[in-house]
Amino acid sequence: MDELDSAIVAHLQADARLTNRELARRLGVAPSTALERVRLLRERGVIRGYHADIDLAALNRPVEAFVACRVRPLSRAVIDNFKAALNSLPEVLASYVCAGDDDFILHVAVPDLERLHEFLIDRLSERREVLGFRSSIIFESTRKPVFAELPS
Amino acid sequence: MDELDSAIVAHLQADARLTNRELARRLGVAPSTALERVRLLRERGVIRGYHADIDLAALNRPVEAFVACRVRPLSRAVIDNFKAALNSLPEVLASYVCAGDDDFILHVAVPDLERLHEFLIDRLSERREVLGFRSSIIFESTRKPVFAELPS
DNA sequence: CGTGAAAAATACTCGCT
DNA sequence: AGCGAGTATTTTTCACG
Repeated sequence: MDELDSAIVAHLQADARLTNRELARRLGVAPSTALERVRLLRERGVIRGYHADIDLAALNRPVEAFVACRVRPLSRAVIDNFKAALNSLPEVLASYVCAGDDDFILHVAVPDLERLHEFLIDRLSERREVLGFRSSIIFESTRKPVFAELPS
Repeated sequence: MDELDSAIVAHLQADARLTNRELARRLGVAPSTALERVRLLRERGVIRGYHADIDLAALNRPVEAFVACRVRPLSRAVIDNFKAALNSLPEVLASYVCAGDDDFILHVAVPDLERLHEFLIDRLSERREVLGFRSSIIFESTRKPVFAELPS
């Protein structure tokens, strides 16, 4: 990870569909150089993939929330089972296994509040391992690209 | 948003660098058709952009956490000011303005636990509008593509 | 490692249905 | 809207510094 790699990562994070030619031009290197660097970054797993960023409202899911759950017993089997069950639900965008007040944090997106309530009551509360949960409706969200390494 | 649009969104969410040719092949339409559809989806804001998914550990930031904050007074001015200040910090990946027990939820990534502590003490606690906060260290995270619309 | 140039693949345009 | 053929760009390979 030298400066050239960091610059590539920064550019592709901002726009994953940059042509290799344009990327090379911005970096001030030959297209073949940029191409090879990007190939290596993918191979090393630094670049994990490329994803389109979709407007959730356009997919009829304008309501987002975090749902933090307490789960017991907190065994490997229960965690994996719970995680798999949740990720198969269409309402769930992402799930996080955590240490702290909450064992799981779910990021969900639904068409409306009624559907959120339904999810909490019918999907989450139903599960025996769920001791309790707490929801936070998201009003605004800001995601930032991770431009550079933090100094160590 | 007909089925063709949904399929395009699904494919580009999974791999934003699909060639238009391959996309068209998978959809069973002509390349020019796919190209025009994608153009319209971007124009309508359904596709907001394309981003490379980067391994945070490779950028020297293997430790992730959610930090949920209570902020007072919860006025527009304080919210906007707090939000702007946080988003300018390199540790912060994303920030969410919420309703619920927490007013703000921050997604942070740092090189190690020491740096997390430092962030909490020096950056967050320092601020007068912060009444309190609660951190959850993330052990595992799973992000899912949003494949289809939920039925209304 | 990086380069430049050639070959292969792809994007994009446009007249037509 | 969707299509297909033609043209312009781009990607990708590779022999060389």
